[in-house]
Amino acid sequence: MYLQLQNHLLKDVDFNPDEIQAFTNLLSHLKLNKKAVLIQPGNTVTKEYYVLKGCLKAYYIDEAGQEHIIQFAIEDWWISDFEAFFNAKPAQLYVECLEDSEVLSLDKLDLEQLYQTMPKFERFFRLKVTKAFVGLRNRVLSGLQNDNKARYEEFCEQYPDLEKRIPNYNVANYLGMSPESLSRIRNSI
Amino acid sequence: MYLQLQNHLLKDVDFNPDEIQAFTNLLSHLKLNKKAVLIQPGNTVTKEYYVLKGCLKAYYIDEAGQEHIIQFAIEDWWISDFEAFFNAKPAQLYVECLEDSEVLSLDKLDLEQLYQTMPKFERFFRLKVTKAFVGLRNRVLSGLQNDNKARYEEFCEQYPDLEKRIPNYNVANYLGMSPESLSRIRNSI
DNA sequence: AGGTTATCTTGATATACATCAATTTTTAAG
DNA sequence: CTTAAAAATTGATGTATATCAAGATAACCT
Repeated sequence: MYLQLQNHLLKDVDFNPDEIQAFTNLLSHLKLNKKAVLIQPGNTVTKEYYVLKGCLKAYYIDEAGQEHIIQFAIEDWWISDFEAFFNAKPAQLYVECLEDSEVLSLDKLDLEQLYQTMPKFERFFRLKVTKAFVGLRNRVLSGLQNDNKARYEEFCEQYPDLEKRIPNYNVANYLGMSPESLSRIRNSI
Repeated sequence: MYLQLQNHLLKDVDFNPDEIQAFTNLLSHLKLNKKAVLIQPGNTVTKEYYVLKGCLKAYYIDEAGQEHIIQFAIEDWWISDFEAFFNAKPAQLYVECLEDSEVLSLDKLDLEQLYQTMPKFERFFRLKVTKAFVGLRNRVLSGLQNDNKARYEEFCEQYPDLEKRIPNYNVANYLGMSPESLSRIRNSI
C-alpha cells in the first residue's frame, strides 16, 4: 500500500487508517512511458494525478504554436489541467511525461462524494490548493521583480531536484526566457 | 445584515440561515480612508478582508524600493497577505486602500473554529482559493505568452471596472510594465 | 559501436521595452 | 479660485533579451 501517499496525506491532516483506506480505494495506478500524453486540449478532464515516480509537465500551446509550461510535477506532486478539472471545462493544456512515470489517478466525482462522507478531505485539498496558490503568487512576484538570471537562480534554489532532471530548454520555457539566454546565464555563473 | 455578503456566500455553497448568521457574527466592520494601510511588512497577519465598498491593493516593495502590485480588490473580493495569513508568517506585503473603503475582517482563529463546527465553510473557502489559484495560473500564462499590449487588453476585458477606477500607473505596475509604456499603448488603441 | 536525433552552445543582429528628462494635464487641498 | 501635488504624456536614448543561424555535444536507438 502506497506508503509514500500515506505520508503525503498525513503531512497536512491526521487521517485515521479507515480514511486513508477509503481514499486509496478511489485511486488507479498508471504506468506511463516518457512522452506519454495524459491530457490534451479539448479533453474532458475528470482526473487529477498524484506522481509516485517520474516527471511530467503541463503546458499550453498558443495560436503561434509556441509552448508555455505552466507546471512541472515530480514525486509527491499533483498535476492536471486544474482549470478544466475544477470547472468541468474542456482542457486547454497538455499534460505529458518527461520521464517514464507512475501516477495515481483520482476521479473528480469520486472525490466529490468523498468530500460528502469525509469532510477531512475537503480540508486536505483546501490546504493543498492554498499552497499551490501561494506558490503561484510567488512565481508572479518573481516575474515582476527579477530579470532572467535572478529568476533562474531562484528556480535552482527552490527546485534543485527539478533543475537536474529536466532538459534545459524546458526550464527556460517555464521561466519565460529563450533557451539561448538560459545557456548564456548558466555559462556566466 | 450584509445582503451583499450573503449573496457572495450563497453563490458557491447553499448555506442555511444559521450558518450565515454564525459567519456574520465573526466579522468586524471597518471604515477606512484612502491610503489607509491595513497590513505592513513584519505584521502578524491574523485577518483576511472582504470588501464591501471601495478598492484596495496588495503590493511588495523590493530591496531596490520598487513596488510590485500582486492583487487589487474591489467590492466582493477578499484581500490580505495570504501567504502570511495561511502560514502564520510575518507579512511581506502592504495592503492599502486606493479609495475610501469599507471592509469586513475575518480572524484566522475564528475561521479555524468555524471549520470544525461547520465544515461547509471549509468547502466554501476551498472553492474560493481554487478560483484564485486558477486566476493566478492564467496571469502567469498571460505573462509568458503576451507582450505588453496584449496583456493590457486582456486586463481591460477581464476587469473593465477596475481599469476605470484605478490610476493608470497602478495598472501598469500590476501588469509589469512602465507607466510610459502603458501610456503609449493606450494612445495607440 | 555507429549513426541519427535531441539538446546545448556561441556569435551576430534585431527589437520590445525600460529609463531618463521635460512638459502637459488632471486632481486635490487650502 | 488658486496653487501645489499627482498623474499622464511625449521624445530621445539605452539595454536586456529575443531571434536567427550555425556548429558542437550529448543522448538515444537498433
